[in-house]
Amino acid sequence: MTPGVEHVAGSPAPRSADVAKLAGVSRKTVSRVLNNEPYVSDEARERVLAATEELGYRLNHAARALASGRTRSIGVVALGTAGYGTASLLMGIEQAVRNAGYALRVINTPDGAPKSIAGAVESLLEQGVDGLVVSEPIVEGDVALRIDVPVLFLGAPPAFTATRTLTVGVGAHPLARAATEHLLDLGHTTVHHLAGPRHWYATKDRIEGWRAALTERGAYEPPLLNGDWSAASGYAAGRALAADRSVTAVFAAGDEMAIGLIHALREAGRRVPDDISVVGFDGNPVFAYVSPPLTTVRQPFDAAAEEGIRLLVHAIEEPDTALPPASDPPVELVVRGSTAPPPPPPSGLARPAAT
Amino acid sequence: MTPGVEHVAGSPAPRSADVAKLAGVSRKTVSRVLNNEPYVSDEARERVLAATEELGYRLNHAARALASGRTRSIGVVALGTAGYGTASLLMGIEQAVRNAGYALRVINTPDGAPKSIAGAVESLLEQGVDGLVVSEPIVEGDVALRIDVPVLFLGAPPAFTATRTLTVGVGAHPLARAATEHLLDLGHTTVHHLAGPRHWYATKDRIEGWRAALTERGAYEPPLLNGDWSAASGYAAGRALAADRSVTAVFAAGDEMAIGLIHALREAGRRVPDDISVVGFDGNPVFAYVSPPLTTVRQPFDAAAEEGIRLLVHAIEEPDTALPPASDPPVELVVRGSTAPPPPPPSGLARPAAT
DNA sequence: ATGAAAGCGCTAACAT
DNA sequence: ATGTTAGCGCTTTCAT
Repeated sequence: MTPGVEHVAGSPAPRSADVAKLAGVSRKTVSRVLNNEPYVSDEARERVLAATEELGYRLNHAARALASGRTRSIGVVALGTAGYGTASLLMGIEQAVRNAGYALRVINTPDGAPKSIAGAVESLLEQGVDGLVVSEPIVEGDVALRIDVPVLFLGAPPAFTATRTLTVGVGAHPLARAATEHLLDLGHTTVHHLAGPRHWYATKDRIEGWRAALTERGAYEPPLLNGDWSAASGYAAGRALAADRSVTAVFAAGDEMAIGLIHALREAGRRVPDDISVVGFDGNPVFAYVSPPLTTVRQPFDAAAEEGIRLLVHAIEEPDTALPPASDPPVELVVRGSTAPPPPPPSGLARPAAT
Repeated sequence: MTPGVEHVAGSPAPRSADVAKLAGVSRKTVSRVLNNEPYVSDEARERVLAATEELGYRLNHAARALASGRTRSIGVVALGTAGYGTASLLMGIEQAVRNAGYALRVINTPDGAPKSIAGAVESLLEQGVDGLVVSEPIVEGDVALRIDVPVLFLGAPPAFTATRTLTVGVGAHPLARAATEHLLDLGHTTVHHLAGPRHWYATKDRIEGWRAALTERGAYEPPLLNGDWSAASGYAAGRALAADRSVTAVFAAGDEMAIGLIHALREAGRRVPDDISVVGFDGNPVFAYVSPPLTTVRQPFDAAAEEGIRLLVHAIEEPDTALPPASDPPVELVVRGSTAPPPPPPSGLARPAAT
């Protein structure tokens, strides 16, 4: 039994004036209480809260937004896949936004093309948001819009201009580098890279991390392979790669592509990790339970989302203060069973092949 | 080069009065054009549209909502996992909502507990929504709230009362049944079931479909196993199951649990599908690329979301009309490599074990 | 087919 | 510490 008044269906929703009357104060005092403003006596506050409860009063956000010019909403432009990475990032953003006391408006751009992003931003702005999050946009083309709220670019550099832009990386560069170095440390001469679709910033970032590791070690940089994040595209790349006997290590830009890749390799008679090592990217825990368990690098989605939203909220609420510095998320390499030292050189002069 | 006026930062955003003045009409006419109302001459409409464009005018949703009492937003209470199923359903909802011309507000309830759901609903109502979607809520406990907008329960029966409630199943029952029947058809005497967490409606639904298939064929109903949707929980269940030599077929309520299960089975020396067949649930395409490729049943997330939103929008816009009937989504069994006929009876009288 | 006036429920600025 | 007044930018009457 919850105490409280049963409301007849159809009775109009109570307004702040009703609360004020019941509490015996003015509407402004009600407003003060509801917004945690100072200069309200404890007694008045008590009475207002009690009246609010008794009437089942719910503040009207539209009216508040209209009067105050602030919506207490943050809009996010998300990329339209149901993949582990995208979904994890979105959940992280949702939680961070809610914890900061803001509401969330979401628009998905199925393709992530500049035009779709522009449309999404425009629509979010019209709906009314105090800030915008643009998650991992594509890098081609331009977006020309009048944007007068701060914009957070998550995992990518600013893709367009706004009053105030912020950027928080998801640390893909060092992660890609760590993945590549892991393979190099194992003794592989070089590491091939199965990248994501061109035009994605996430793709570019990982390529650069991979390249940096190779360059630093003076390793040969093999030609790039491109997939579309899907396991099917990884499988296709794997078929092509299996024919090349010189390949002993591959770093895939996504776990799912890595899974497809491994499948193709094994179908072609190449053993993983005995003949070829594969590292994924993202850290989806389910791939600890496939054969071989996938070595991967964990993306700090929650940390990136939290950090980003913290900055965005700061930019919204204290536009003139300097931003607190961004902290770099830790690199987390998850070594499982899909990586091993390279196989001994094929037959030949050195010594007879061991078992 | 996009044509249009460059706006000086800081100049106030244009209002409908500005558009009206530029177009030489009244504010009401502007409003009519923007809302596609009748009784506007083509000429006036043209002029208004041109002025809108020229000023870079954006309608203020908060003001509209306040004046009209309608927000053109739909709120969704989602369950907080980044799993393939949940994420797919959310994307489907987002797209359907957007196509219907509504904006989306999302709140995630990490645990899905009744209290969290109540909090989420309350918050969404306060933010202002014309309708609510509650996705696969947990079945325990009560939620007592005054809700005066239509509510769509997706994949579960109504969990609380509102002005108007709608329900759209995701068709889990027939899907679970099809999965079980597939195994029975293969010749298995019975089928074990690795269910999801208790209290989830999705769990209950699948159990019932499984049980119905078993009962209809007169098959013995083995005791239930429970997981938490994760691969790790599937792995734990698999370890327990591997000891029981009588088990030849398992239907797991989620793909990830199936993957964990298979992993444990194989570690224990049981071959899949030769010794034990496993069917998953959801249809995540990546599991076509593991060994063995996972036989599963595809959930029609997009269809369910679309159907549900269609109904919800109907309830919002024409509260008095009867609802168009819901169409049942098709059952899609995806047979891959994790299922096969049961192994021949162990040693004994029949005939010597082959190979 | 178009316009003028009123008001949605709240907060801002300025009282007191 | 509290109240009063005047809008926020739109849509709704109801005129014309």
